[in-house]
Amino acid sequence: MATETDMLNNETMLKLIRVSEALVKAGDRFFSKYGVTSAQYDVLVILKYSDKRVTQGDLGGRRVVSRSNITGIIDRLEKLGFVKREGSADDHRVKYIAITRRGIDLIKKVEEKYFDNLKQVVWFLDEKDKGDLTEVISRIEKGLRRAEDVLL
Amino acid sequence: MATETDMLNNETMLKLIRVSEALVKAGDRFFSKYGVTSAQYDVLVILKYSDKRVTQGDLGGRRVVSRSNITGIIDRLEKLGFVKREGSADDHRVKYIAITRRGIDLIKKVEEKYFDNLKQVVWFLDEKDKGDLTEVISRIEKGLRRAEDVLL
DNA sequence: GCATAACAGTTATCATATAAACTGTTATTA
DNA sequence: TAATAACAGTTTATATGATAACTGTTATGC
Repeated sequence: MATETDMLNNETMLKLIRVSEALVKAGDRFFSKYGVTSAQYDVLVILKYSDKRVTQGDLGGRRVVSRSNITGIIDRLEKLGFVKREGSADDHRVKYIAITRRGIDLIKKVEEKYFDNLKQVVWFLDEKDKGDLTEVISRIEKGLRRAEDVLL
Repeated sequence: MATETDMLNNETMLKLIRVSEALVKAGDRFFSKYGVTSAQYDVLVILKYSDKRVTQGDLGGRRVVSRSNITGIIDRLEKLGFVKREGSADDHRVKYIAITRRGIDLIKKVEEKYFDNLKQVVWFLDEKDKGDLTEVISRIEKGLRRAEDVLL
């Protein structure tokens, strides 16, 4: 039988998941005004602020995106003209992904408005709240590793 | 230009999203051992613990799932034999979704192990942590409504 | 040096999400 | 009541996720 504590645990974690989904959806709506998705924008930001050349494998490593899905995301970004694939001379398996002028322009156009909106979202949190939240999240991550076998 | 605070806001919200994604993934792995997905299991739980008959529209309203997605989820649950669609006599547009014996058995088999795993995940949180987390999440929800126009 | 491993990326399939167009049913209203 | 609105569910298109099988390339090890 599910105890009181079980129900509280469940509600707390579900609440966390729901607000995260709402954040992601809000992000999707925001970015769609500029013709890209969150996943695509994430990739563009990584490309713009990386000091080294970036392969598809690198992108897969940073996000929680697997190699196979990166292929599709890069396909669409390339079709939109925001990135270019460039083969490596050293290793013919590797493809470097380069952001184009157009991609950089997009980020410039989006970035300020993005941070403005973010400010609204955390409007009711002070610095301490943010710190505490990060702390609790870290402990949930630790718990997740503890569960290992798996849950949700 | 992005300020220090902008970066902190961004990292905090990204961290929240990442841990939520990890929770969902852990859940997917867990439920896949029983042949269902998280979304499918969520629907089964709603059906089992609802005291009224449930339409597809009801399911769409409770979760963040749109009507079009519910169609597919019910299709697959029906194919697995966990639910049945039943037309309404009053309103021929409506279809009631009923959980089957098999669906109930599945929940019985899964539930205990699910709450056990959940206990591991929140192992490093006490009651106060859970309350504080819920509080902060509520304030983020309030901020999201404030942003309205939209972000992430 | 050749067989085998590991690796990078692509392709396929499936589940889920959004959005928009469509079908049929019920409610409204002129 | 006939025309129109609103509603419930389906379908289709596109994007993203997870896996797994596959191709071609590079690295290892005997």
